[in-house]
Amino acid sequence: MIDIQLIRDNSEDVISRLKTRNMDASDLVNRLKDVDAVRRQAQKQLDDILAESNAIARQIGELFKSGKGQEAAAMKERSGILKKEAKELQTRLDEAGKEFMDLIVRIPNLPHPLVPTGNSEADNQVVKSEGDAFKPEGAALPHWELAKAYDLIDFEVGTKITGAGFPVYKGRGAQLQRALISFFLEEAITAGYTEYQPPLMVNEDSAFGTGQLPDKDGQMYHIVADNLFLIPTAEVPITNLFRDSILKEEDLPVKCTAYSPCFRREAGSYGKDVRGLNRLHQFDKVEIVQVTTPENSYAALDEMIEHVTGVLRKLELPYRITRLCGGDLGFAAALTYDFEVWSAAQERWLEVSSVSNFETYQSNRLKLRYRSANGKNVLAHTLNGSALALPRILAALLENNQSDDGIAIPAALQNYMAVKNIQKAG
RNA sequence: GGAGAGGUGGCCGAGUGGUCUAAGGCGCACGCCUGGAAAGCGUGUAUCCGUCACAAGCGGAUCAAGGGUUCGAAUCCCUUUCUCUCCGCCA
Repeated sequence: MIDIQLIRDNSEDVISRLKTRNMDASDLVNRLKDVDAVRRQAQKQLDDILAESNAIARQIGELFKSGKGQEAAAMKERSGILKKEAKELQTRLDEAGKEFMDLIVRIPNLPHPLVPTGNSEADNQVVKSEGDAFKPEGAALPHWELAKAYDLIDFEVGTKITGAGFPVYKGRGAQLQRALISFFLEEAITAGYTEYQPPLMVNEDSAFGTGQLPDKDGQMYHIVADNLFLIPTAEVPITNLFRDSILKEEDLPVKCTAYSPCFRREAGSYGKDVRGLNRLHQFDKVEIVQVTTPENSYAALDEMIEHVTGVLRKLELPYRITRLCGGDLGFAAALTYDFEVWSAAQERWLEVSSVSNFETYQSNRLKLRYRSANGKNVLAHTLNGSALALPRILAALLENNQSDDGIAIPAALQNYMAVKNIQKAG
């Protein structure tokens, strides 16, 4: 949620910065400004009435105590009138408050100055590229065929027991998943992140706190009977660890990591994007989250980018980093870098990580603050990134490392796998 | 799922209609004391909103959450929620 102070101070600047997202926010921002004024005026009036009301109640108390109860009658009458007025004002204030919230949650985060303008994925800037987008010699099989040939993943039985997008990993496939999770977690722990195992379902408050509600309603699975949501990423429960809290500045940065399955409805996806492991309703991911000060958050973003880069290097996967353009930037993010790995048989880049600085957009909703050196409570900056999402990593590993001798396991993963090379079953 | 008991400040804990502007204690911060420290003594110590210079001061709200009764609610009533105890079920 955007800080209303920015709009009070300089609404034109807010409107102009949102143009990077191809958004004409002028109507929204101006209405918000008006509603904010209405709300504050109603608040002031209500406070004044309550102040008088409180004073009268105190005086009546005094009168009763000194045995002049009958003199209180006139004051009670006045009190009754005030009460009525207060009720009306409270209603007006509630209405203004509700409209205020309805409007403010529709304003996305202000893009960082580095964010390029653009409409779609095609306009993202490639800021770094390492390793070749190679074409394998001979007949390279896509991962869904390799998965079948090596008996690693059963997509069909997953469809039977749940539905499309819920694969069943098997044998070396399941072991490779487990190895990747362990490897990613160990890398994060070595980098100073504390491991957590969070709940996989969250309540409405949590989903609102990190921006899934109301913005991305429909992307999450909703358990109606208990009004809980299956997490689309561990970012949600992990960041919400710090909801409604005031941290000490000396405890920052807070660095957390968690492995979790992620659940996404992905309504409307189709075609080659959903083939094999490319887009699933349930997948595994190791997430990293940082909470830090505004002064340090962009250094933290760089650190997280370095971390993801290091992990990809160890996996020996060709990758590139793109800076998301305004049109592709998530609602809550100020600046996002995507990591993509080369998928040799599909001959395309697959997104495996997204690292973002949310500045105060999440913390404003979460009421996540820290006490600064001068004793003031200020909103912290939150950041998160995938380190990493498993399915497309698995797809790239299978496709890129296939040969007549089997599928080679990268050296860094061999500590976590029983074999250095996956052979055909049977 | 059934029955009962509860939810008070960073923590413990008093408080059953008006000096609650929430006692007392612990913790923490600062000061005094000390060669230094401990102890002791003193002072301070929640969050949010408004006014305003995002200062001070002043006003408002907050005793799990929401609603109600009352001139006045931490205190009484209703609903929700969470915790604990017992029973049931159970990995």
